[in-house]
Amino acid sequence: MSLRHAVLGLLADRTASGYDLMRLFQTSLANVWPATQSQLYTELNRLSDAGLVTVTAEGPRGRKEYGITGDGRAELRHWLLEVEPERNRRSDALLRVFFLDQVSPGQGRAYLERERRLAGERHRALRELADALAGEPDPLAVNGLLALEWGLRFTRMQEEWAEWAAERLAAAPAAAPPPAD
Amino acid sequence: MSLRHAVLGLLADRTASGYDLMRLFQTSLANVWPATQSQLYTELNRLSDAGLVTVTAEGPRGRKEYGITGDGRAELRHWLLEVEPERNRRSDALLRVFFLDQVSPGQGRAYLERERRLAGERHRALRELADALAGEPDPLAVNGLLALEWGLRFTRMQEEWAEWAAERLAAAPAAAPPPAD
DNA sequence: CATCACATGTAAAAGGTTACATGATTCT
DNA sequence: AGAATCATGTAACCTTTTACATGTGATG
Repeated sequence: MSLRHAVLGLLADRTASGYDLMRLFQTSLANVWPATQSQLYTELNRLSDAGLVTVTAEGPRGRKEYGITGDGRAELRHWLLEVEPERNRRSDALLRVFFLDQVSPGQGRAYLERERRLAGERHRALRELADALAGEPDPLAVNGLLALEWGLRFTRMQEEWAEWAAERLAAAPAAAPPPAD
Repeated sequence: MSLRHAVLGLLADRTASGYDLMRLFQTSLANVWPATQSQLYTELNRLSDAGLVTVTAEGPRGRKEYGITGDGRAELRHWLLEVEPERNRRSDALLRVFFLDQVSPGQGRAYLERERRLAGERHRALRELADALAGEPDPLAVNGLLALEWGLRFTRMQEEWAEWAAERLAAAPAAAPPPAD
């Protein structure tokens, strides 16, 4: 249940409406914890019921601005320091690798080559984002840069791995003859 | 809906019961696509209803051995080659990094140090697994080694990143003074 | 006056986790 | 005889995704 903590984390530094949070998610947390609009509004109401946030102001168009409460801050710190992160990572891109012997070697290499290319593109997109963010004094941006560096290293690693794996496939032909092309 | 394809992929090389698949998941796909016992049995019945697998033999204790059908193989190949992998990765470990300014610099560094250590441990565990698997001629093991190499590179990268990030935190004190320790 | 941005919600469906529930066979 | 392993299933709950649904305020 990390969406809850992502919202608390954002509200720890600012008050914000559901709509504001939606944009904050899109621009900062999207790569790490995506959330949909409908999820956010639901979660805000739940957090409010639980007393972890409160409506601090109301504005035009039914706008409700939320702020974190003392209980909310305590819950955030508890989660940050005492809850063990889940380290399960599902990857359907990597799952496909397990079954690459089901297609021809050429198709397998094409799959890996595509992965390599996309990782490279993603790397360059993150690089641009990092450059744009470099000057920002906002603590979210400062910490976001740590996460972005993770992304840069991750995409680089993936690019290199995909290249390695494609070569490996080329070197070692499939053990069992795969169905024809 | 990749669980379905994980099952098809495993059945493409062998017939297996739900129980067999459960163990195959634990020993091979666990790090890439975990599945629970209850999920597997439900999915096998769904796949069977959809005509992608069939019961090829029945054994003691109600054992049902499943095999992939032509339709199943077609679906597997379609998924492998024509369905774009989801590249959304949620990481609540990385999400915490965004909010590390909410705790003291010492606590922040401790968090990253812990991440570094755990990545190292995980790396060594994967290394052992890779060594154990190195001789296996089973195609699942051959492809599994490609995925394992990904894991080795990933954990190595994470270790290095966490070390870098901890140093970074030490160098640049928090912009806003965090709540006391 | 029209369009865009702001603003909030509900509902249904799918996927995943945890717990419950039961029983047969094999091994020591 | 008892324990471990084999073996299959259902139910409740939670999270996430997608779609539906509605309305206001500002800008050109």
